[in-house]
Amino acid sequence: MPDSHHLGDLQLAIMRVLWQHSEATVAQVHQALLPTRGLALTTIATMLSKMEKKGVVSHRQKGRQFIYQPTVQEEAVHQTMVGDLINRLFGGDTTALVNHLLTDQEIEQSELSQIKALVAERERQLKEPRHVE
Amino acid sequence: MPDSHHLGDLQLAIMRVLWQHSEATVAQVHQALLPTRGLALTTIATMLSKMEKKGVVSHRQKGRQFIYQPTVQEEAVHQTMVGDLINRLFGGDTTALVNHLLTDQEIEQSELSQIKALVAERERQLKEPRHVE
DNA sequence: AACAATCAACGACCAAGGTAGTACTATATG
DNA sequence: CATATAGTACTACCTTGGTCGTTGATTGTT
Repeated sequence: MPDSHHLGDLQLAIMRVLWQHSEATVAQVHQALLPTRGLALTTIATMLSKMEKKGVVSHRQKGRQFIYQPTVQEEAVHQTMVGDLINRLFGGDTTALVNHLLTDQEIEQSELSQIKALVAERERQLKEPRHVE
Repeated sequence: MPDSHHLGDLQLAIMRVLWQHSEATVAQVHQALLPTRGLALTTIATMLSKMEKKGVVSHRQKGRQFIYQPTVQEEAVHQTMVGDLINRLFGGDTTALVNHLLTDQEIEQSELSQIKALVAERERQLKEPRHVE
């Protein structure tokens, strides 16, 4: 099995910092997350090393400090996590999720037209395979 | 805070059985899950009682055995879990999830037209509030 | 050189999800 | 009535995510 990047809440938050900055030291990640969560620096450090063991980040050394980099793309994580949810909640039926989004998740008219536009655009893309890849 | 029904994988699988059957004994749940996961009956029983303590199911007794019932609607669980994912992965932006679904999650043409139909239908519903409820 | 500040390393805990064996009890069976 | 069966209760583990404190080393400052 390739990899199923299953990230927890804090892990995701850390990854988001890393994705945004391409790379960051422990202190930088800590700084970035200070406002929202008030965590100790060691908490970030511990989590980061757990995440490295798991293979979703890597680090290189620069002087005293470790500089962490994501080793998985944001899209890949989204894909596995959304895919997981679709499997667990909707038996793998993606359209069932869309349906849920449309009916049970409160959606406003503005969002609905946005979605309509997205669908139209995607349709156009699929219709014109010459521009694919 | 009302309740944030955060269910694990097995818990979800059990709930699905309960939702389908409206209610079920431990043995019935076990039977239903036997093919996919090969779990011991006590595992199901333990999980069920943990879930009851958590408030997502309740049981009544009939002779020796417990008959479990879901106490939360499937839609409610979907809503909190999907909502959670949207917050964690897309910063609360539902359309961002739809966009991801359309582009990164492999979608076929047939599904795309299905989705288009869903959007159209939903649009119609929102346009005609007299038929609501 | 002594001391303060900065880092990573390690170990400790806790909660939740998941998994199951053993014990105990009540019922059905020969 | 003795026993096998069915079912729950209880206890015990393991893993993962999350949260830190303490320690020890390195570097920068008087």
